[in-house]
Amino acid sequence: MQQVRRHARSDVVDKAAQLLDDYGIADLTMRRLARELGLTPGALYWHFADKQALLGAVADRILASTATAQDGPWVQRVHLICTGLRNALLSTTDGAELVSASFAAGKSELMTELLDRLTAAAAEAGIDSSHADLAARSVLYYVLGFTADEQSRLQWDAAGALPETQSVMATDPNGRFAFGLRLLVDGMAAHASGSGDQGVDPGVAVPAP
Amino acid sequence: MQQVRRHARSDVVDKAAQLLDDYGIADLTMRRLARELGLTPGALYWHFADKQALLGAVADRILASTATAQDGPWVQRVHLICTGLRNALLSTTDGAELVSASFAAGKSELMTELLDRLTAAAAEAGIDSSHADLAARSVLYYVLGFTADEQSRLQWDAAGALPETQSVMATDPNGRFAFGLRLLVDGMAAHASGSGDQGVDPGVAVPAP
DNA sequence: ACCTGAACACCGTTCAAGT
DNA sequence: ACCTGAACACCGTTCAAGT
Repeated sequence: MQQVRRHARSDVVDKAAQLLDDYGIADLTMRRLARELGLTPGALYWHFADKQALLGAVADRILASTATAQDGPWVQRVHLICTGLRNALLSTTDGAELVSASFAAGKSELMTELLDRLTAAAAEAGIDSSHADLAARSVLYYVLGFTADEQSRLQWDAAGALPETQSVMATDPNGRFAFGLRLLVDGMAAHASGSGDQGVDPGVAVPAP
Repeated sequence: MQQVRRHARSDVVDKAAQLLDDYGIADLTMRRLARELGLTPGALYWHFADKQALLGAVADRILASTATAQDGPWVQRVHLICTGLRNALLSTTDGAELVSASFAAGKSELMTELLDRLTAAAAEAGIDSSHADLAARSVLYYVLGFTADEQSRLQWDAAGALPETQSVMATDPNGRFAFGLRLLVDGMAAHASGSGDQGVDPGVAVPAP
């Protein structure tokens, strides 16, 4: 029995994602989205509670393509998750900014999943469970911060300025991204406590103030 | 010769900072700010090119209180800069969000200064100059991400919810902040290449908070 | 189940003209 | 030097009512 289904939730997200990629986050407004769908603005509020919820759904669409490998050594898993995340963010206009905002607002389920997988990796690295979540968050702060920066520069000089690139990100962004990530990963390895990883700073314990 | 001076630039920034602290970033609008100053909205555009410029000035006001110590070992300087930054961000409503946005937009001079000082510290740690800037940025991404998160949780349960705190940040935020920071600092120490600083000793005096 | 119409309460920015 | 008046081109959200 085929229903009439004038618009499904997924149609709305599709169009929103297209709008984002074509015109950027500043032009992804509820009114414009409604217009583009041939709807009245109020109609969107039947599909989504508010704009944040819509943006969260768009964020999860952007992240849907990220890989899901669960095996292998923790260092490799962290690198896979992070490069996959970065690629997803770079794949659409203002992707990093949108996902950052949705993550900060707690509106992206897939970011929460990524956080869980990174937390598991941190635990496997030997970081005790009270701190593994924090290590995972630090990694996400880095990836989101780095990529938002990178993307804004990319989009800025794609739109005209900076002919002879001497910008900080200009040369070898992949290498730079990997370097910063290695900073975190090495820190995590250094702080591993349980798993026979001695020789590294006996004073790992956080001094309670 | 006292001029008439109906409003100086600094008066506008003062009132904007007050509005931010009293009502949050969402209510810091050009129109509301003008109304509160007894001005017409257009008047603000004599003082500032646009809203971003005004927000940048507010960001720099928030950061004005941060310490400026330039001596001591690099690990200590990094800790001092970062805890000073975090305290400044926490000192006013939505401080982390506002400063993050201004930093991302390149509109905060004082954040650029902080970046330079962290870059110098990274260089002193033995990281070669092509990567020192990136290490410094990573530290800032962490501090901004951590503190924005912390602050939104603080403000959320200050405003009602989460009576029995089992939130991730609930227990010992200072310790958690220091732990994440140490992750980066240890990573930096591990990556030091040039300066005869082998075998690195991550236990170099992280002063208790 | 999905949407319209219409309203409410706002935004940032520009710019000729005034004092 | 600093500001007004007035306009331009928008926002997000709600909700009774319609099909």
